[in-house]
Amino acid sequence: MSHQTIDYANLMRERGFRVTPQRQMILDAICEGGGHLTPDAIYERVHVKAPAVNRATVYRTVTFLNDLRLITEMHVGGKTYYEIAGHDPHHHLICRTCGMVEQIGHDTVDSLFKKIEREQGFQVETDHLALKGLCKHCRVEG
Amino acid sequence: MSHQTIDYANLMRERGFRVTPQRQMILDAICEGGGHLTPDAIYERVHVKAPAVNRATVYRTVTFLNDLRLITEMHVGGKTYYEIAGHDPHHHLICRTCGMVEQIGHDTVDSLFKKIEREQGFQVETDHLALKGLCKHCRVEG
DNA sequence: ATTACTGCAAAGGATTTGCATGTGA
DNA sequence: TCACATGCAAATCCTTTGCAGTAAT
Repeated sequence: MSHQTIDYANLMRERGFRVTPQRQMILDAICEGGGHLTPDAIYERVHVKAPAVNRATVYRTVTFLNDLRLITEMHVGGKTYYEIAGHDPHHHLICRTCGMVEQIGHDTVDSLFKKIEREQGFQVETDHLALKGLCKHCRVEG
Repeated sequence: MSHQTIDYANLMRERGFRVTPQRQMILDAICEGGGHLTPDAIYERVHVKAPAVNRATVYRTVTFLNDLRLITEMHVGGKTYYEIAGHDPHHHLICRTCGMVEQIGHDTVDSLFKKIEREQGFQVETDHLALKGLCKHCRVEG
């Protein structure tokens, strides 16, 4: 029942959709999950608090929330993840050793997109980049 | 029976693996496919010439060839693709309207990776980027 | 009172695996 | 010959769907 959740609730109702406990719990789970969560991870989180909630509902809800742009779908390494939308657009650096996920702002990446547009005439629409590599720590220790 | 195939064959044998017609056909299919192919697309190509080849063999073989670094596995939009490795490292621009795939050299992207390394201390190892958007043509016509 | 949403169970698609057979070295 | 590779079919994993019941508005 955070402020955010209430905003989301109004947003749903305004558009003619219903606010259900399941949708709230799934949204909360994605919020609390912090980074990016798979449908299965979302299900597990919700399942702890409400064992009755079905996997199918999780899948239907993430699609629903993604359509409403309340969450963002992303694909990394062939898997699907979701995270809360509305933050500043950003991208992820994922360390292959420790698994840590860093965020970088869109502005860091944007100059590349602009260059591609300038040089190739191709308008990049990718809204999320996930780059794998070695983080500061693991470079030294590895 | 291209020169490349012969090289690949020797490379496999040197490492103690066997060169089978299936492996040659699958490698040929990926070569001829040009860009990036899904396991299913590879299967279809092989199936035309050799209907007996099984899907399981395609899956086992792409894993095998990827382990040997003869082909490269990549993930775009949650799907898995393979392409011949060994070319200059490059990246893909994929048009969401016409599906066209453009290649861009690694140098275009490298300055971004260097900037991330400089600013975040994160050493990017991602060897393949796939950026979706609108190509020159579709921007005008759309 | 509607009718959107959910749970359930079954279907679907993609990929993996166990096992007997076949085949390259 | 003999271990490795393949074909086949079944299993597994992830996701979607039809339908009847439930609940938000």
